[in-house]
Amino acid sequence: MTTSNAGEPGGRPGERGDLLDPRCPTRQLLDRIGTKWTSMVVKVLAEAAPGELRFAELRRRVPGISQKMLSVTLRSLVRDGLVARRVEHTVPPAVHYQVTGLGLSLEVPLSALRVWAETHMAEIDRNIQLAGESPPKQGVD
Amino acid sequence: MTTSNAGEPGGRPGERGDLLDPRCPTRQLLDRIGTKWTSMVVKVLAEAAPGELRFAELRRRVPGISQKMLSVTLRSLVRDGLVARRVEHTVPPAVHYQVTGLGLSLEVPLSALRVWAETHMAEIDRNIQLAGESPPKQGVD
DNA sequence: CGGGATCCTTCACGATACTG
DNA sequence: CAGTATCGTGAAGGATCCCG
Repeated sequence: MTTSNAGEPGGRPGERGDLLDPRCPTRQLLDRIGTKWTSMVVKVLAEAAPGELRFAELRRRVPGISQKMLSVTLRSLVRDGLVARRVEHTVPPAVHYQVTGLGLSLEVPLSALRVWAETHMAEIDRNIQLAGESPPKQGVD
Repeated sequence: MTTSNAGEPGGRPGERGDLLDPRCPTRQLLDRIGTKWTSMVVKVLAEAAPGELRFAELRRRVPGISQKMLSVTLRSLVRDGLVARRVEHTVPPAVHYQVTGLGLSLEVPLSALRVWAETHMAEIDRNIQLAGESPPKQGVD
């Protein structure tokens, strides 16, 4: 996020503000999976792989997502080549989404991150509680 | 980010929309490492482990970060228990930061993500270029 | 030296409305 | 059905000032 100079028409790296290290691939990746829905959409599509999912079905499987955000998220995923989009020009139209090989490869480290999260987030939560209840003072008795 | 329902006064889960799944540990984790500097600070501290780094030194090793964001990032890392903070009450004071075991354990999946990023971001960049130059239509005419 | 408080800008995201 | 366009909000993050 906040790396909004991605769509520069001329591609002028280091012109004025240059964020800091916009070429750092890790930051670019985190900017993507850091957005609220990306990782979940990738996950759902990866679980359905190699099958396809339609827009509405996808929306059903990502509870809470708005059609706007699903649309935006899918568009950027397609743009990045992590997801493939197939349109059936019927009436009404049917659009199918499928994770690509690239997207599937991302699922590997991503799911490692999920495992870590499920393993350790409870501990983090506990740390936060402790930090909130007993300020650096020593007297919890 | 934007998972701001953490401090709900009434705590009404499943009222109508319920946000989505604020208890999902993966999202909580992504909300953290998705913030611009967290992963980089963790990385720098992990590389220095088991050694400590002082505020200024840390700032020097994270090019582009402001003291505010370094401060904010460190505070949340300390709160989460990923980083330990040691204060020397001298004049002037000296504060030392050190990654904890929990923080180091996060470095594992995090570095896997970095490897993926460095391996595949170039491909993603290429996909983006292609998407921008030749829209799905065939007739740019 | 380390870092809190404040101001300001940018952007992610939600809700709603409209189109093909 | 599958989107796009628009508006409003809250939060991230940069710059600056000040304090112990």
